[in-house]
Amino acid sequence: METTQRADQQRSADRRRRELLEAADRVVLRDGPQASMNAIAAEAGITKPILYRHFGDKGGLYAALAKRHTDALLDSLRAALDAPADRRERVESTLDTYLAAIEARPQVYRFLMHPAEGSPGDQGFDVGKHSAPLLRRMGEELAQVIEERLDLGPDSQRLARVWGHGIVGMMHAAGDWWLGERPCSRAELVRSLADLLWGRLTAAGDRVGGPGF
Amino acid sequence: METTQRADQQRSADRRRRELLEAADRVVLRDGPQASMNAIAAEAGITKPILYRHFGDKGGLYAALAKRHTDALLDSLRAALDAPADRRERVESTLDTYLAAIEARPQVYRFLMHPAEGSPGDQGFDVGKHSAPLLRRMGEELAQVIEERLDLGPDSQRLARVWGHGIVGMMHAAGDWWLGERPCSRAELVRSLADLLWGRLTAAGDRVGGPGF
DNA sequence: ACCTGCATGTTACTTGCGGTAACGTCAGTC
DNA sequence: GACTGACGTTACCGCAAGTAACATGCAGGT
Repeated sequence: METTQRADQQRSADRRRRELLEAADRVVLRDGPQASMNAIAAEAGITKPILYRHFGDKGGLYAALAKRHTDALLDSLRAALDAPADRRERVESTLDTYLAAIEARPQVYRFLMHPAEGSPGDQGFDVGKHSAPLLRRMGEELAQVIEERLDLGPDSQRLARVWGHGIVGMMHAAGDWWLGERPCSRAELVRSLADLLWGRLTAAGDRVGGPGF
Repeated sequence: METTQRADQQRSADRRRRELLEAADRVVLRDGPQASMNAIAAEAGITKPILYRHFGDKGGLYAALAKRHTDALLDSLRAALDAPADRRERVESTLDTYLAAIEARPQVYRFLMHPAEGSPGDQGFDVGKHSAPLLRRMGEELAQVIEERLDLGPDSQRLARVWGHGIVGMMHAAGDWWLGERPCSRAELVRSLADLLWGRLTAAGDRVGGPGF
């Protein structure tokens, strides 16, 4: 049975690939995003060329690894976004899901967001290829949800995309800052961000003594 | 006059330093953030060790270079933020200033935001040290302006800081995405972002056929 | 004049990483 | 038994960061 043989080989290769990815995961979690290919290979109990046969180059391995985490995170976010609750609650729950994730595994988060993108031969620096695919994917995803569910009048598509990326960026930057300084609890941060989206910035009155922001 | 001698030397060293920074600037603008120390030294007409004597290591040169641009950008932003106009106009003008800057010099922008942070010996990856100092500085600056000028009730300090970083992150992510895809004009982007801050997201009605976002 | 101190500059090296070439080895297939 | 093809290795290349160790030119004290 040739086909079964082939299928076995394929399955075996896939399993191997998953093992390698898990080893890479452990190393990245331990050493941060600058983990070397040598270190990853050693952790997996093999040597570099095998990694290269499986993933092409470091970027390929990064992409595969990032995809796993990104998919997982996006699944959680989608769940929060789709929960049966009112809008404010869903927004808060989505923010909280994201923040909980980056709080739980900051190394992974850092790897996804700041992927030490200095591969030699990385000429052609289109701005736009960078800034972590995770951000882009989250932005697009959120944009889609917004456009599907909200009535924004004409220009709804453009508005939704701008807002999707903008909100994701807000969440990301605030989360990054919060993770570094821990100036307040997660719940407080969530509330504050939701308040911002709810227009509390523009509703605030000017302070006495000067023109408002 | 020994003091004058010393002063001369100091001035000369400072001038040299500025020359080196300008050379580095040219190279970064041409080659992107992965510009090598060799290339920078060559552009400056000297060799590596001199760069290292002046800036310690690549991170030091990065820091010095980033500070120049960051200071310049922050000055423009402060000007927009302080202009005599109403709040909405000032917000739009600030957004536009930032976006115009990154549009005008995307290479510099990319260098500041994604500084190829892989210096060997960069152990100690505190999450929080990364994600470009520029973002942090802008966030803190904006937080200060917000807190100075807006009446946010109790918790005003925390709210202002969260919002400062959040808004900056929104601006950054949206700008990065926009720079990559150019889905609309700068003015449209500015309006859309200001609308988001103005609470239009939460004011929007649900689309027919499903619960709102 | 001469030595000292010091900044400026160089060449030549080490170290470490990404990536590759060339060579083994052990399944199953004709 | 020779052939294919995945899995694995050692040993290498190229390149960039960073570092000695050595040269040179210019003050200023003796």
